[in-house]
Amino acid sequence: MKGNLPAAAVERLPRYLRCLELLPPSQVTISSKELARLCNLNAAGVRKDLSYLGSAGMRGVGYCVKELVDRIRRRLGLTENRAVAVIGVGNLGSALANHGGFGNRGFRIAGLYDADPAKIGRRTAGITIRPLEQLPEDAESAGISVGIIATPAEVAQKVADTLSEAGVPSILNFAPAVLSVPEGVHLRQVDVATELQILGFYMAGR
Amino acid sequence: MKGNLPAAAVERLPRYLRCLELLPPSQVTISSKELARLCNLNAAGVRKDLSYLGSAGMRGVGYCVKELVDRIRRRLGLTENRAVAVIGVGNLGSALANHGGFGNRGFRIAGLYDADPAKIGRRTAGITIRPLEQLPEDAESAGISVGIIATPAEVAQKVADTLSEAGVPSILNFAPAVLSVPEGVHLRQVDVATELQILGFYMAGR
DNA sequence: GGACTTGGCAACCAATGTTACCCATGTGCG
DNA sequence: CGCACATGGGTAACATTGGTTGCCAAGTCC
Repeated sequence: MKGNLPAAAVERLPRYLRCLELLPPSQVTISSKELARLCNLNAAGVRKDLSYLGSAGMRGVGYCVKELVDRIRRRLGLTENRAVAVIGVGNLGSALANHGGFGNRGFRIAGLYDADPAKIGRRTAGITIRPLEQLPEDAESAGISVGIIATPAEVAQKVADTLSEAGVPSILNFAPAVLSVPEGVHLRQVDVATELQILGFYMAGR
Repeated sequence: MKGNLPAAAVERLPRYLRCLELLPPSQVTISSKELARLCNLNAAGVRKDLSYLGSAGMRGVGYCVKELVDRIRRRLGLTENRAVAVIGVGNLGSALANHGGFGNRGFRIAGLYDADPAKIGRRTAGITIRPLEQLPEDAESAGISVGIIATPAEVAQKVADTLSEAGVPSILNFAPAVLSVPEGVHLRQVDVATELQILGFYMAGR
């Protein structure tokens, strides 16, 4: 039960969490069927996923919303308020810094970094932009646990190397480049062009 | 060969394309092994994916880079220069509008839309922001084929409905919300918070 | 107390990634 | 010039993973 949950299930947990948090406070329980409807998923699949978290459901009633939210949060490690560093403060980096949707979701932006000397010292979203060279030092002292790469593609691999060497265990890459990271570092890719191209395929003729 | 390729393979095509485009022009052929290395994938898997496009490889030599790029582009429909509309011109919407990486990849931003009257008429990235109400009309006249939702979560579903009713066949949603779209409309989700949470899971203890 | 709702579990099925093998093409050596 | 070996794409079989369906027991509501 509390064993390892498959990757596919992990990717659905944030979705459950999001839907649950939108429920009115008056709703204390929710059935798998209803949760499935909200998430556009299969009810049985929802039960299977949730069973990985340890049985939290009450038969004939449903799941206790509060309990469920708490379990998912803990399982995702959202109770730890992790420190995030954003590298590259261009349009996208600024948008991320101002995004705001981090704080109440277990993440806080702990540092902004850029290679452009003209940007160093400027403040964005209340955080002073620091030189890229400072990153390894800060990563240790501030306990950075996620690095978000929002640089041009050309330097993305180099930044990823820097982050990995600095001991940052997770990287979220927005640059349109395929990166390699050492074993043990978790990498996820977010790429607008890729998504558009995938959509393009399904539109093409078919 | 030219049959339907599985969804998992479709999602890898943009990656192949990206790696191939980075090759020096002097390289006329590439082996599946080398391409696999560049993409961080399995060589046999690469061959399998590429075989779906129709056999383009020459035994003992490899694949003709130019030919391969051309086939992937055509398969992804990148030859059609599709019109994209961005809805919501906040930090993220602006970043997307200024992104630039669309034009040479088969997509062009054909319109920016916002609900805020204060933003209407302003120009961003050379495009005048228009009122949201104009969208259905424009969608038809300009042949919008992708709508990018960059609004707050609260209105995302409403925008998605508007897009669907206007006949826009594909939606790329950046808003942190779970959306429902009618049958036949393709929806893809890009969500920073979700990605961070997934990373969070893999960091937690394990 | 009975019918109905609902979570848990197990078996089944589909999809995907991996491995192994085969044969065509080049290349180098005699 | 031709033969043998190495390279590398294509295909089929296999294994694993994930999703779906069906059944059962536990609990609620009337």
